[in-house]
Amino acid sequence: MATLKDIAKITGVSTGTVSKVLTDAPELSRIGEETASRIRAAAASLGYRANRNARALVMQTSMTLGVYIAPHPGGRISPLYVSPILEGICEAAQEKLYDVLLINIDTPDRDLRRTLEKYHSKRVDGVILVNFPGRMELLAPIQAAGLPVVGIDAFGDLPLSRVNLDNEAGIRAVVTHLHQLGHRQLAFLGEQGTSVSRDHGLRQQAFEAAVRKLGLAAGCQVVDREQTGFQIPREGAYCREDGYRGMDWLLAQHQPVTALVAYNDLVAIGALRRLNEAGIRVPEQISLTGFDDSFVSTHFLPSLTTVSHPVNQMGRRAVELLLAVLAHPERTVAVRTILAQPELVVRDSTGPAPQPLCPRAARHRLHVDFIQPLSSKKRAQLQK
Amino acid sequence: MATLKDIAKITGVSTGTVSKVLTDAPELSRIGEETASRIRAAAASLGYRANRNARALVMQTSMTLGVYIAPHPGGRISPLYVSPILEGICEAAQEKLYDVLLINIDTPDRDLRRTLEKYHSKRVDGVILVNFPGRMELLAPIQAAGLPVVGIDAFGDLPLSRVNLDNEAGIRAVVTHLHQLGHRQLAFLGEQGTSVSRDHGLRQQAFEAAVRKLGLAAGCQVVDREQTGFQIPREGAYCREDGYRGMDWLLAQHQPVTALVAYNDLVAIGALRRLNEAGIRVPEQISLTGFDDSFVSTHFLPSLTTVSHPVNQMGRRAVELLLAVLAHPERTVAVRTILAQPELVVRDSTGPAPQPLCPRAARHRLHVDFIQPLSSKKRAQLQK
DNA sequence: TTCATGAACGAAATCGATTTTCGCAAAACC
DNA sequence: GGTTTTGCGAAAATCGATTTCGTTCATGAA
Repeated sequence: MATLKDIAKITGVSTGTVSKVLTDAPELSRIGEETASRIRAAAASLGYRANRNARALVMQTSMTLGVYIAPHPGGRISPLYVSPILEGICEAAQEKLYDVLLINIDTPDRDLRRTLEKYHSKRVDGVILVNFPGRMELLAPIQAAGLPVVGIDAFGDLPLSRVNLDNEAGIRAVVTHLHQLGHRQLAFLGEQGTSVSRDHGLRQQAFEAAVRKLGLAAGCQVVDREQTGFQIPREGAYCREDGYRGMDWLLAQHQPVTALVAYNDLVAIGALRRLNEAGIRVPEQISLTGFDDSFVSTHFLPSLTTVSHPVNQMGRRAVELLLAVLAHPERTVAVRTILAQPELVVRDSTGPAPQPLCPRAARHRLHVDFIQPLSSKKRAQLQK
Repeated sequence: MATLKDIAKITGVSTGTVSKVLTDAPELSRIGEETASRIRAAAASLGYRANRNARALVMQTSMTLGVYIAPHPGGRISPLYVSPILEGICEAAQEKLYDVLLINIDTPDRDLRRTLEKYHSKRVDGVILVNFPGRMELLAPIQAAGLPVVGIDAFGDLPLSRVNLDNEAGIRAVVTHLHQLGHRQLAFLGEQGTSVSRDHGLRQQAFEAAVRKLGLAAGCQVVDREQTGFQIPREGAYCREDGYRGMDWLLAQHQPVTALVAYNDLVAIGALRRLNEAGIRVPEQISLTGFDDSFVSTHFLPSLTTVSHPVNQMGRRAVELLLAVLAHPERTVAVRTILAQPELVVRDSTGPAPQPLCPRAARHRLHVDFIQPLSSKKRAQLQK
């Protein structure tokens, strides 16, 4: 593999001269145009590529960013989440001429320490932690090593700049949307105890707050795993099963609910399946919302009204945040939290609240036992 | 950041001695146990991590693998495909103490050349090309640089070792399964012209071959985009829309088909939606199969009978293949193609062929115009 | 002619490791 | 006692770049 020395030998100049020409650094010392073009020609003909390891050594910067994607507590992390984040990070890094070093993705927790040591060892310029569990003892060693770190959807109260989704705003948008459609009795379909997923806790609290603010608290309720007594399924955090069981439990309660706010799209899908089985039409009889605007949200009938999780953007923002820290060699940049703003995506699973009924009728409404054919208007719309 | 020299100064020995102790290389020259432990203690207290760039320089190996994920022709590559492949690669690489350098993911084609130059520049030990378009002019420069390369689902007839899915075997398994269920009139629901996706061509040809072998050729047909005249939708390769349109077209043909073999899960999902709209029950009236066993295949009612694409395994195998090449410094390893074996996953969308009907009745069967409620047996099964 | 000036380039130090070579003790052997 | 062996560890070369500091030579001005 060609080196500076090879080119120097061929062209009869010193390696220093070759370096100056090839890195295009005229401020160091002028090189004659004739010599320069001779050197460039030789480099091209040898297929020369500067050894970035050697360069990193002397430049004291590897122009590389490390990315660690932590596993989701209680299951595999969603590919629908990982992939666009990685894309966003790669694109943004590339624009700034940085590379991305990916050592681990979704492996057991104990690997985190080893991974971060490896990043340290490779002298990456900074690290992005995705889905980082809020554990100071894992963060401390990297920060002690002087490695700038930013998080994406990082949990906990750590001294860590981060780009997190604004869960509260998302839930607020959903609840307001439903309220405007005339819904007064909502239920939150949750996933699991707040101890496991911080996102869940935030969304559930946001639901309670929003509902309280609109004066609907009395008619609303929260359904989560603690109530249905359902164990964590093998598929873990995807939790379609949660939605199914939660819906099942809710139906058994005979509550006059007209709209369901699901923790995420998959919970909504699970609930939708149970509603289909029960012959309850969405959105005519009940409205249903998801969260994340994931891949699956348009795959069902009806398509889900949901909240977009701008996950690609968050990857980009994280890179920008990290690079901003790198630009200040004194490392005095304050800890910042960027809240990525979700956006309400209205599709077909929400509609006007059904006309108020007496409690008996409402109870009956949850027990229609056959699936209605689609309305002809609906079908026409789908055809086009 | 601590260096060998720092440790040497503290412990009063030379850097060479420190290196020998820390790399645990007793064959070079014996170091006294007392000195060794003193050195190790100093290294630990300084939080020393060897600079891998410096090591790469002298060792002439970076212990790093480059991964390039090419965009899918005509659209974004599926996250359901990328994510598990990356996981497989990362896990396998990690076991062998290699790191993974990811520079690009799903970016325009023109970046491939620049990306590969970057890998060359970083002196990665080998490169894995995922979904690599079969273009020699892109491959030649890397191979000329002496970089070992392996492909995953690589196209074309290049001198490139690869791990590809055995599409033929998958389709054969599906067709055989349907044949055993008594189906005699099958249709292949395709995606697009064979010019765009090589996978599609392989699967379609495999379908035709399998059907011919079973003597069913007369009753079977292929539906693809060329027939329905449908343009590539924005969502590109996902092609749920293709399935919908293909099904629509097929219904209009009034063919007595009892089973549908879809190009992939998403095409199957699209077809399923159209069948639902038409009030045709799956699998009672018609059987339907997908391909890839992707995330979505269990999200629908009925869940899809499909073929698993062992994508995580393929990532692992690719790493092993690459490492096998690296183990032979003479680089005389022959080009190998590993065909990853798909596995038939039978779920609820396939069932026994309906009793033969006269052509008129068969035609009528495709035009039931309401959605049937689920059978009670089915519901009971879902409850548990 | 001499001296300052500047253009063009070379020499050498440096980054942080690994590894070979070699020196110097103390111990072992005859 | 002299010589060899052995155990330990220092010194120095090396990997492939970047960068500082000179050096050489030509040119123009005094």
